[in-house]
Amino acid sequence: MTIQHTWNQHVVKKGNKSIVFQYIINHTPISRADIAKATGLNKSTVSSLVSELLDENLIYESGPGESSGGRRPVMLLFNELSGFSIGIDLGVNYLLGILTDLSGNIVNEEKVHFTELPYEQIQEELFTMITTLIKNAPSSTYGVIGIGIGVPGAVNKEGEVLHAPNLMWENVKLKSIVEEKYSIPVIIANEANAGAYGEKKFGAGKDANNLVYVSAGTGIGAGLILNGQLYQGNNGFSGEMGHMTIEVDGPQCTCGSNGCWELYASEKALLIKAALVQKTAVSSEISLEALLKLAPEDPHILNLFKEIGTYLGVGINNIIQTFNPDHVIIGNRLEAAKHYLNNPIVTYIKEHTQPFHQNELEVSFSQLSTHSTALGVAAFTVESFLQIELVTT
Amino acid sequence: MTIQHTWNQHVVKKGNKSIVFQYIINHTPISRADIAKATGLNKSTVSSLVSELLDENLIYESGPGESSGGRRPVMLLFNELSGFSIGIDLGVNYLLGILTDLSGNIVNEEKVHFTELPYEQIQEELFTMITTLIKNAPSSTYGVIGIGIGVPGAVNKEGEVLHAPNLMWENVKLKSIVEEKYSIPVIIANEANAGAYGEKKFGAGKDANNLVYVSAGTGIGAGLILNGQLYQGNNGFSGEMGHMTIEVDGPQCTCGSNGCWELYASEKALLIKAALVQKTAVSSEISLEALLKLAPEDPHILNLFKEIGTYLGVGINNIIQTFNPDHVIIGNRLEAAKHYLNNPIVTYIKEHTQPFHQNELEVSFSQLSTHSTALGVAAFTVESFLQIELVTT
DNA sequence: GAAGTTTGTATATCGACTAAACAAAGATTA
DNA sequence: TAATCTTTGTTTAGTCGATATACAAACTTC
Repeated sequence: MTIQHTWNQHVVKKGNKSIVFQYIINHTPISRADIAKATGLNKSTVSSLVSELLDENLIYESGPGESSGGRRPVMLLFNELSGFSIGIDLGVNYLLGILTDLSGNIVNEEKVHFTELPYEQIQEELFTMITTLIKNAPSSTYGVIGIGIGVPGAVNKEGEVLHAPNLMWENVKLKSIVEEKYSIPVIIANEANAGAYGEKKFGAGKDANNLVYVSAGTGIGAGLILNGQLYQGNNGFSGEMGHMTIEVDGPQCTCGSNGCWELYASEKALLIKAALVQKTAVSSEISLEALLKLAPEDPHILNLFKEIGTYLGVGINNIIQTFNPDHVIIGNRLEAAKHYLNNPIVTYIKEHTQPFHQNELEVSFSQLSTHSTALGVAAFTVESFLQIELVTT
Repeated sequence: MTIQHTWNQHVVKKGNKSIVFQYIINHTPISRADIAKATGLNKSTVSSLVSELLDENLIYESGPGESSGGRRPVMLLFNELSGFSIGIDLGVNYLLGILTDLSGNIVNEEKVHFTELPYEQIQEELFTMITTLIKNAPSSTYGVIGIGIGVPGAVNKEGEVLHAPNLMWENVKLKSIVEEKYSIPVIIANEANAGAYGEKKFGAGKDANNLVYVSAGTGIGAGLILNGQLYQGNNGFSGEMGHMTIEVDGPQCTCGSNGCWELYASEKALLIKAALVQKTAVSSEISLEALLKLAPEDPHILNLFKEIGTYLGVGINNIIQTFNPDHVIIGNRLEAAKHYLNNPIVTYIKEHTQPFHQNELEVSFSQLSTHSTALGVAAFTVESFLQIELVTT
């Protein structure tokens, strides 16, 4: 065992520079003096680090701010337009791409729908989209700093999609494929993990430290942010909570087990149940959008949503027992049905989860709606860029 | 938001000293030169840090080692006898206390059994035990460096036992109570968390990075080590997996929910089922130990164990889906029945968990048997002592 | 307009690590 | 057995980054 990295002055500088930079990002605009007070670093240390950040164009100075009884401060601002990031949500039957600045503000957006495309054609759609987004990026110091792609399946550290059953992908080396084409750093992430991160950074979970993002779409996955950082498991397969057993003797699932949660509480479950109610086969006639339109007038459909909501509650109760999180966020497709789902979920938890678990717990729906994953994965990319930028300079 | 701690030379030194110290602990005996090679630190840096550790009596020099073609090295050894730690497993009807050296070697052990004692009397037993253990500690540089107590319930960061249903405790400020009496640092931890840590440090999970310890006793709790560190949730209530629903319409549990895992797979479930089989009430006649003796000759009882094992498999499958761990360890009371439980558990998982999850996964029983918790909590205490020791000197 | 405040920079010093030289102690070889 | 090579560990000089202090600039208050 040779040890990874030792502690030296270089690490100290990098750490302090990162602290200063993060503080500017979170408190823009701010003066050098205030940074020194807040961080406990010496004024001259802050000055020297700030001058480096200025040289790198990551921040800039604006005119003098308000005096607080003495010389007026020079305000420092995060230069969020010094680079742009691409975030792509690769869904089972759609592709959503966004271009964001370094603060995660969306400056451009593209969307494509399709059905059951083979891998090669999805790749083509993906390339078209990325090329368009790159073209649309305003000119800036660093240009497009990276591409992030969220995928509904397990991803390992090398950016290989190991297993994506709903796409029918196995072992696709997506990172190297995209990186080779564009020569820009690429990050591949699980869709639920990215969604969790998106909600933590920009959405409903901003001050959550232990957050579980329930991605309820065709199947159910969970993104886990524990102790403030993403948890991905041993091989990137964590959060496969759709295949958690909630009924030992329940019907068989495609995964080979019985009574899996997603058989009761996913969009797919909803559609199958709706087809049963309407005594037809599942078809394009029956979709989440159609059901949402019909619900206000059809008590049977209303009841369906209630049932799905209750079962969502069952699984969320299990999540709470397991993680004791401060925030559970329900996102992806079923977020659109929040008005019907919220009540049964909340009721189930109130009646089944011990009171001490419910203290300081918030269960809510995604604030970013369909954009959680794309935003999350774009933010991953930004994060990675800024870290590298701080180290190598 | 004022920032916690900035980076300065002091932090660097502390970090490097810790690296050197840890390397000595894990590779004792070792020379200065080898430490420098392995860590990448300069020889002189190592020398200076080592001389401090020598002054603090945390390590010592032995006679010269084998030459590798030049001057013979001076070997450095971890002085594991420079202090002693107390670890106590406070169970529902027993108290197990151990005295360990800084390496976790047990040098003294005490055990008491009781039934349904009120808090005051348990406290008395606890004090008696601690006093005895302190008396039995050999004299050393640092003496008894701390007391760790593992409790079957939720514990917050202030060492308060918030909720321990099986003990019928609520809001017991155990840390301050014990600290006041002995004036030694006290650490209170959840029993399953401590067990997880014990197994990671000394037992079956030595090189596991994502480890779930299933504490199967009267109830079921789980200790979670994720990304190499303990996860405790928002208020210390994580790992209450005994109350995960595995049968939506199952019987009611004391927690208020239905079909909780521990209704099917705990020691308590076993005893209740055994009483049903034998058509008597649950009594002191029926105990895990008694059933283990009867099993080889009674196929009904053998079958009971098989049933419990299968249900353990159900919950463990859920754990695997959720965490994608590299190791699941089953411990506490039911570990004693491993010969009967192992097969049904393994079979259930083989048949219900997707193959990709089973790669690089090990499911096994506790190696430390009944000592996981006590050893874990003693190790917490040592860890905390060594950290403080390195900082303040 | 004088005195006090606040901001940001410049200078001197400290503390920790590294590199290089060196001394001590052994192995190797002629 | 002596000369040379190796390895270990210490000493010395130098570098880098942070801090403390002094100071200049710009503004407020009285």
